[in-house]
Amino acid sequence: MKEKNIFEKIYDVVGQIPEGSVASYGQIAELAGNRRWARVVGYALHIVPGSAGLPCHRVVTKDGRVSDAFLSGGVNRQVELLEKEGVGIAGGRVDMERYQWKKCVF
DNA sequence: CAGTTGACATGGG
DNA sequence: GCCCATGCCAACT
Repeated sequence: MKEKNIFEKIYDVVGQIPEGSVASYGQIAELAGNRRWARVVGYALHIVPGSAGLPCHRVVTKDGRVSDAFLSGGVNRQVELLEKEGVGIAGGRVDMERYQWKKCVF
Protein backbone atom coordinates (compact mmCIF):
# COMPACT_ATOMS: atom_id res chain seq x y z
CA MET A 1 0.00 0.00 0.00
CA LYS A 2 1.30 3.21 -0.89
CA GLU A 3 0.57 5.70 1.73
CA LYS A 4 -0.03 9.04 0.22
CA ASN A 5 2.40 11.75 1.07
CA ILE A 6 1.41 14.09 3.79
CA PHE A 7 0.41 16.62 1.21
CA GLU A 8 -1.89 14.23 -0.57
CA LYS A 9 -3.54 13.34 2.68
CA ILE A 10 -4.05 16.93 3.60
CA TYR A 11 -5.49 17.75 0.21
CA ASP A 12 -7.81 14.81 0.46
CA VAL A 13 -9.06 15.73 3.90
CA VAL A 14 -9.51 19.40 3.10
CA GLY A 15 -11.33 18.51 -0.10
CA GLN A 16 -13.79 16.51 1.95
CA ILE A 17 -14.97 19.48 3.91
CA PRO A 18 -18.62 20.02 2.96
CA GLU A 19 -20.18 23.41 2.48
CA GLY A 20 -21.38 25.19 5.54
CA SER A 21 -18.70 23.55 7.62
CA VAL A 22 -15.20 24.44 8.68
CA ALA A 23 -12.25 22.51 10.03
CA SER A 24 -9.25 23.55 12.04
CA TYR A 25 -5.68 22.87 10.95
CA GLY A 26 -5.20 20.63 13.92
CA GLN A 27 -8.28 18.65 13.05
CA ILE A 28 -7.19 18.21 9.47
CA ALA A 29 -3.79 17.11 10.65
CA GLU A 30 -5.45 14.67 12.98
CA LEU A 31 -7.65 13.29 10.23
CA ALA A 32 -4.62 13.08 8.00
CA GLY A 33 -3.00 10.86 10.57
CA ASN A 34 -1.08 13.02 12.99
CA ARG A 35 -2.06 16.07 14.88
CA ARG A 36 1.54 17.40 14.89
CA TRP A 37 1.17 18.04 11.20
CA ALA A 38 -0.85 21.14 11.93
CA ARG A 39 2.10 23.19 10.71
CA VAL A 40 2.56 21.01 7.69
CA VAL A 41 -1.12 21.45 6.92
CA GLY A 42 -0.72 25.19 6.90
CA TYR A 43 2.32 24.86 4.74
CA ALA A 44 0.53 22.55 2.36
CA LEU A 45 -2.36 24.93 1.88
CA HIS A 46 0.10 27.74 1.51
CA ILE A 47 1.84 26.23 -1.45
CA VAL A 48 -1.32 24.84 -3.01
CA PRO A 49 -2.72 27.10 -5.71
CA GLY A 50 -6.40 28.01 -5.64
CA SER A 51 -6.72 25.95 -8.80
CA ALA A 52 -6.33 22.87 -6.67
CA GLY A 53 -9.95 23.21 -5.69
CA LEU A 54 -9.19 23.12 -2.01
CA PRO A 55 -11.61 25.21 0.06
CA CYS A 56 -8.82 26.76 2.04
CA HIS A 57 -11.25 29.37 3.28
CA ARG A 58 -13.02 26.60 5.17
CA VAL A 59 -9.84 25.91 7.08
CA VAL A 60 -9.49 27.96 10.22
CA THR A 61 -7.49 27.97 13.42
CA LYS A 62 -8.77 26.46 16.63
CA ASP A 63 -10.02 29.86 17.62
CA GLY A 64 -12.44 29.59 14.74
CA ARG A 65 -10.65 32.44 13.06
CA VAL A 66 -9.14 32.42 9.60
CA SER A 67 -5.42 32.02 9.82
CA ASP A 68 -3.56 35.19 10.61
CA ALA A 69 -1.27 34.65 7.66
CA PHE A 70 -4.37 34.25 5.55
CA LEU A 71 -4.75 37.96 5.65
CA SER A 72 -2.73 38.14 2.49
CA GLY A 73 -4.78 40.92 1.05
CA GLY A 74 -8.05 40.52 2.88
CA VAL A 75 -9.47 38.15 5.38
CA ASN A 76 -12.92 39.53 4.75
CA ARG A 77 -12.71 37.49 1.60
CA GLN A 78 -12.69 34.16 3.44
CA VAL A 79 -15.21 35.24 6.02
CA GLU A 80 -17.58 36.49 3.36
CA LEU A 81 -17.29 33.28 1.42
CA LEU A 82 -18.01 31.28 4.52
CA GLU A 83 -21.06 33.35 5.25
CA LYS A 84 -22.26 32.68 1.74
CA GLU A 85 -21.76 28.97 2.21
CA GLY A 86 -23.94 29.11 5.27
CA VAL A 87 -21.34 29.44 7.98
CA GLY A 88 -22.23 31.95 10.63
CA ILE A 89 -19.49 34.38 11.50
CA ALA A 90 -19.49 36.18 14.80
CA GLY A 91 -17.03 38.95 15.39
CA GLY A 92 -14.81 37.59 12.64
CA ARG A 93 -14.90 34.19 14.29
CA VAL A 94 -16.67 31.07 13.16
CA ASP A 95 -19.00 29.31 15.55
CA MET A 96 -16.83 26.24 15.79
CA GLU A 97 -19.25 24.47 18.04
CA ARG A 98 -21.85 24.80 15.34
CA TYR A 99 -19.92 24.71 12.08
CA GLN A 100 -16.76 22.80 12.84
CA TRP A 101 -16.70 19.91 10.41
CA LYS A 102 -17.71 16.68 12.04
CA LYS A 103 -17.79 13.32 10.38
CA CYS A 104 -21.12 12.71 11.98
CA VAL A 105 -23.40 14.92 9.95
CA PHE A 106 -26.02 14.56 12.57
C1' DC B 1 23.66 17.59 4.48
C1' DA B 2 22.42 21.17 7.91
C1' DG B 3 19.97 25.29 9.18
C1' DT B 4 15.90 28.10 8.83
C1' DT B 5 11.20 28.81 8.05
C1' DG B 6 6.13 28.22 8.40
C1' DA B 7 -1.54 29.47 6.43
C1' DC B 8 -0.59 25.69 14.01
C1' DA B 9 -1.49 23.97 18.89
C1' DT B 10 -0.82 24.12 23.74
C1' DG B 11 0.75 25.82 28.14
C1' DG B 12 2.44 29.30 31.30
C1' DG B 13 2.98 34.21 32.97
C1' DG C 1 -7.65 38.13 27.97
C1' DC C 2 -3.22 38.78 25.65
C1' DC C 3 1.88 37.82 24.88
C1' DC C 4 5.89 34.72 25.08
C1' DA C 5 8.02 30.28 24.77
C1' DT C 6 8.14 25.30 23.26
C1' DG C 7 6.98 21.18 20.37
C1' DC C 8 6.31 18.95 16.18
C1' DC C 9 7.05 17.79 11.23
C1' DA C 10 7.91 18.67 6.43
C1' DA C 11 9.59 21.72 2.78
C1' DC C 12 12.77 25.31 1.25
C1' DT C 13 17.46 27.54 0.87
